[in-house]
Amino acid sequence: MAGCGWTDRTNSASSITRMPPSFFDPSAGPPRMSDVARLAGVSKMTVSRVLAGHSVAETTRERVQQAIDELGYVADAAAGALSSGRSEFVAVLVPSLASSNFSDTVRGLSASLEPHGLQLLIGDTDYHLDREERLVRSMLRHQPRCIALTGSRHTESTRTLLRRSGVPVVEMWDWPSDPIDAAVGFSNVSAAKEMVRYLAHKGHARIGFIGGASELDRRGLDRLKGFRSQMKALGLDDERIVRLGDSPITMSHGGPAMAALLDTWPDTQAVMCVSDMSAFGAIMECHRRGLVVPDDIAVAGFGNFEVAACCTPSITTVSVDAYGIGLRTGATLLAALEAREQGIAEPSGKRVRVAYSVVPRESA
Amino acid sequence: MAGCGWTDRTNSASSITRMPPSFFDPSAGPPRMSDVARLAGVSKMTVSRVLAGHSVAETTRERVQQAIDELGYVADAAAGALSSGRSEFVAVLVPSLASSNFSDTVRGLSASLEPHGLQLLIGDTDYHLDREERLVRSMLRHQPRCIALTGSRHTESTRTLLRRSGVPVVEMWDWPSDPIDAAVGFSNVSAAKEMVRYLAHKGHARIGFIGGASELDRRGLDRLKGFRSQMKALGLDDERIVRLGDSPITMSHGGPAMAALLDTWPDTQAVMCVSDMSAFGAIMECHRRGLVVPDDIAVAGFGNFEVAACCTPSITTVSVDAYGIGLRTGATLLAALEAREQGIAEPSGKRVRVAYSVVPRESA
DNA sequence: TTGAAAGCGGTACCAA
DNA sequence: TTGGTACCGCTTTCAA
Repeated sequence: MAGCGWTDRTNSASSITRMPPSFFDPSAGPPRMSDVARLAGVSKMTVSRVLAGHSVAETTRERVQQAIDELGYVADAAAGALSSGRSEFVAVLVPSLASSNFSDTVRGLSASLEPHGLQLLIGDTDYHLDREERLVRSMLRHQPRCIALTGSRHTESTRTLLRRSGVPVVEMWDWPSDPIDAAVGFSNVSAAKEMVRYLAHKGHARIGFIGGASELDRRGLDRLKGFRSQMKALGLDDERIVRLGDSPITMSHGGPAMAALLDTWPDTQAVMCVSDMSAFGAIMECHRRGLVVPDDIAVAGFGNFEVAACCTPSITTVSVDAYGIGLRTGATLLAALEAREQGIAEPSGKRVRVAYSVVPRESA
Repeated sequence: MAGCGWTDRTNSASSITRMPPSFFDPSAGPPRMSDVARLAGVSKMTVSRVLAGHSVAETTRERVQQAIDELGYVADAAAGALSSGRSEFVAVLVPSLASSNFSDTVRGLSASLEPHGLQLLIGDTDYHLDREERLVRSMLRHQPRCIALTGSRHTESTRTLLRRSGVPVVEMWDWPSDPIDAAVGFSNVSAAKEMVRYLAHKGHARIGFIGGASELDRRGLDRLKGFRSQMKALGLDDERIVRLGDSPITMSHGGPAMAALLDTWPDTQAVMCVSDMSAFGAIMECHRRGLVVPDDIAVAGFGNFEVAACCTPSITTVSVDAYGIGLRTGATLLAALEAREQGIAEPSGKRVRVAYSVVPRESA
């Protein structure tokens, strides 16, 4: 790339006489709107109008467009944002981009926001609230139009930052009783309860749970909470719980966790796992031990990841529309922006419920 | 959030008398550097210096910091970028965020660039070159400091845009003979050849290949190319190739593809799959047919995804350091920026080789 | 339909 | 060590 770019243009660059506009002058940095204007023989404002799609005489528009193409002009978004007082950024924070659940949500957000010219600023919190706080602070510097967060647990500073920013906020993947602003998601507690009822309905009584050991994955903890609560409600409260590995636990933790569970409680009839990933690892461990799933032991997952549908036996799971959470979050943010545009004070506390359902498959 | 933000401040907002600085005036929008300066009793420049970490008297610095904290001041990145002529963005384009390979690369990039205060602008091309072009155009508007792309195939317009932008570019995940600027990756052709040699060395002669049907996944096509070429070199060129499903094919395509392959060439001894995802699906299909892997048929994957290590049988694959590609790309970009800073014309065409290796496991 | 001038919120530069 | 001034490149506003 060396030699093919423009040389630096510092603030002190003198406005020396430029080459004729049709000849590209490599010493002057990338073309600016004024260059386009000069070449087209119009004012900057007319160029700006053409770019914004405002009304301009057709012949003028054509001339300007030609100049833009000839120079390869790309408008500077920072200057536009500064001048107009509005950026085109939307900040998104997810616990992990590696999880297909969250990457699907990001895709959904992107799909709904991109057509409106909005650009995602994606941050990966790695499940740490203090990292989330740092990212929020860093993203606020770019004056995002709105912010989407994952979960409803945040540091007090994060909440303060968000509140002060005055920007619409959506919390995703949870069902907070007291959202910062709006929320799009569902109750992981309730979803887990439903899975317990399903397993009990299938005739299982001695049901175990496999999840992560750390407190970082709040949604995982909520699922455990739902499990405990529903087991108690059904009078099945002898606790067979294995918590192993940093949350969120993945395929590789499922095996050891299942091993630990079977070693401690060999007569377990069914196991509910915090995710399909751990369920898959658990099933593989059963295979290695010569246990047949679901005949010898039933295993259920959560999330309806691709592996759940493809593996043999296919995995009974809770299906969640991760992409849909992204789409709905996008729609919610757009509505908030629209309302703001109109000067309408949209009510805070709006919650959008996303459906989930137990998907019966072979494994349980 | 309604009611907790500041009201809009338009460009025409009059500079009405403000409330005493210690009282926060909600009618004036978020605090600006001048507000901080006034509260601290210094000039804007001093505030700017404190923020940039330049030398300022200790007592002054403390006063300024106090004012910043009191007002909850967050500097506007767009204004800073405009003024200094340098943004803190790095653009990254990957074919898909859903693939753990690419999300790992993004994590690596993030890890190496974030400590330098750089912010990733992530784009998902969905494997389409025209979408890549659109994204490049959109990202260039934010004046990124540098750009990381995936692969070495791009539209002519993309190349022109990049060249004109004058920004350092790194192409990842490939080994182009003529990179736009720099490249970090490896040859998928060579890697596939090595896997063929491994399978042949294991005593297999009738080896099949499973890949996607579309032309979008260039790296997948390169692997097929390597397969063909090495098979021919070994004199094993009866072609058992199944191409099925949109690239990149996933777990769910592996099964049907394996079925098709076995139906057409029942005496196949080994199958090389374009990725671990398809290999996993293929193995599941073998299970369903009562075929034992690897005794009845060997199956190999590519990429060393987590599922390859966890599934039974564990999957023989080609391991690639996806996270490392991100780290090295970050380092390469930083070096390019550094060189530029020093006014050194770094040579174009730098290529950083990332190692890969066949990982023998149970499946082949 | 178009243009001129002002200014968005910072930073570079030079002077004090 | 600090402050004043002139911008960065664009959009807003208002006048022509």
